[in-house]
Amino acid sequence: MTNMIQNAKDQAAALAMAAYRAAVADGTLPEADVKTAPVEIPKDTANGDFTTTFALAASKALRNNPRVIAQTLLDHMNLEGTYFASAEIAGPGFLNFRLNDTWYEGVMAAVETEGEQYGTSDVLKGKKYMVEFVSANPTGPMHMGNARGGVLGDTLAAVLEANGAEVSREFYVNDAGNQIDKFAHSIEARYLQLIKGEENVPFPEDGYQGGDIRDLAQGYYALHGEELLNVDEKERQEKLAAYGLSVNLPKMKTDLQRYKIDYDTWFYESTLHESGYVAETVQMLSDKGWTYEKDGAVWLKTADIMRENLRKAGKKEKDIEKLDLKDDVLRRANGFYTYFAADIAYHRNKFAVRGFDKVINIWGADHHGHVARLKGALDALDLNGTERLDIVLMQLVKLLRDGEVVRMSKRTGKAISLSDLLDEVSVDAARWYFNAKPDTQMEFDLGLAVREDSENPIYYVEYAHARICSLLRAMEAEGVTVPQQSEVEMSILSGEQEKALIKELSQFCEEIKLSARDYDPSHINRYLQGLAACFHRFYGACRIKGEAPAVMAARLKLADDTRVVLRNGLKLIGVDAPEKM
RNA sequence: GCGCCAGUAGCUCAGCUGGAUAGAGCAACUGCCUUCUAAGCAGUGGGCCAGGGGUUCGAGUCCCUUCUGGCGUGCCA
Repeated sequence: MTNMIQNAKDQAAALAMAAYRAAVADGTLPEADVKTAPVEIPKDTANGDFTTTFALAASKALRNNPRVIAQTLLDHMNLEGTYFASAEIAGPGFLNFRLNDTWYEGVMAAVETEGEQYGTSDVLKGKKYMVEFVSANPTGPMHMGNARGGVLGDTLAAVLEANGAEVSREFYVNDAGNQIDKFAHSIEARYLQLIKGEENVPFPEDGYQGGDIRDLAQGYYALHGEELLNVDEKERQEKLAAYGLSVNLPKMKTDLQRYKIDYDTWFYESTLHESGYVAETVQMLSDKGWTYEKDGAVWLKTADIMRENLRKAGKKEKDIEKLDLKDDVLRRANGFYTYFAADIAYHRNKFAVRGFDKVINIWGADHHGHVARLKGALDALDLNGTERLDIVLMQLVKLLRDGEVVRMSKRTGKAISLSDLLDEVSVDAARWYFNAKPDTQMEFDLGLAVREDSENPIYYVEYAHARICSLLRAMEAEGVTVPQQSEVEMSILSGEQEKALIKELSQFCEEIKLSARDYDPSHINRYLQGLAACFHRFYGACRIKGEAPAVMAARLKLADDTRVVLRNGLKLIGVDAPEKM
């Protein structure tokens, strides 16, 4: 909960503002409308630990040279009792602050007292979030895109939790609609082929070709024989589809569990249809005047809704016209509801029935055409989808093996499934790699992920953790244990690498916040690499074993703090923190 | 055609609300293990931030435009 970076920023801003106020009071600077002092962290520590651009930003309003303003602020500033040892003017008018030991001690004390909680915040406290992810069709094995979405969704949920939100992980089971029909027809054909011979039963043109469908038919046949041969076609298809789902769904669950992914809820699309909730939702839209009938189908006035939203967002009329907005069918002429209608009902359920404040869906980028329409439909239901529903679009994964593309089409039957991947690559490696920025296309190289060398960043991070654990064991063998922070003499930790490491520890809090803000948990990966690098540098520069007791104690404490933060970070992204390597 | 996303070192990518000389890893090259894990460290080289305009004290970042790549634009899901 303690965020020393934020504390220092706040304090630097307060100091600058107080100085400005003082300068106004004694007439050195004119009164102007300046409310806050922006504080940043310079890239180069030669420019201080924190800096304010107040003088640059306010130079126009104060009608003064930035350097003069900065000097005036400095003259009116008192650093006593603050986190800062000094402040100085640099460049065009930056005011650079340098941290003192009080601040560094604050960071280490926070790690000690907060332990496993270190790095978390409560900025989202009291908020109910849902993250819906993977939601793969239960008609066949999951592919690489599902693996990426699974890791991303799970880690995003963890990151939101780390910011204090109450988070529910959900899998939407598409156990209704066309693809289930196709699934049923496909199994049926394979089943009948088993009995009558392959050449005597045609396979549906658009059926699922994969071997898994044959396995399902075989499985059913093994259990129930020819029982379904002479029953009504509809009953046969229903039973076979139900059987197929009863095999596939548990398999999906266990496959996802291999990735350390556990859901709070598996939500079945069929329940929305059976309870009449889909029909009710469409009726609500009709009652509000958002639908019309044409060619025997019920249509949603998507174009009108979206036009309205775009106008509100300030889009120009002529640009809206160019979009060629179209309406969508909710209920087909044959009486069946479309996937879109069910999806609207599903999301209405998320907000209106289950009361989530915020819902995040992880979708493949190929669904992006659906985003604005769904949000718009929820707006039409007065559920404010534009604000409360966030959709993270994830680019597809290109699977490579030693530089060559591995195809993963579901139809060819040669797909590499999500569980196949784990036979080649460790869970930790998969979780590490798939936890990447969602909107970039990703190449996943099977050759690289299994390499146990420096080309593989996961080992670099894990190695840092194992190295610290090993150090702690070695010290313990000599009877030296990690001291309390109160026993540490901060003045000892004054080396470049030691200070850099402590600052890096403080950065963890920021990264957790950024991950949640951007819906991009890969901030954590990059952070951990940086932290590991800081530790390795520290380790190379500062000996622990054999030093004077006070030095040994201080550095050992710092190493142990690093261990805690590495472990917290790895835990957040679902990767093990090994104690030995 | 229209829309969404992307284009930064040889490769994979960072770059937070515009800030100081654009960073990291890998790859290449040079050093460092009789002392806590060399799966490591230190160092060197490598860039018209896709191109062109604009906004301003200041642009990789904001606006316009062109080019390139991916995806979308179903009574599919």
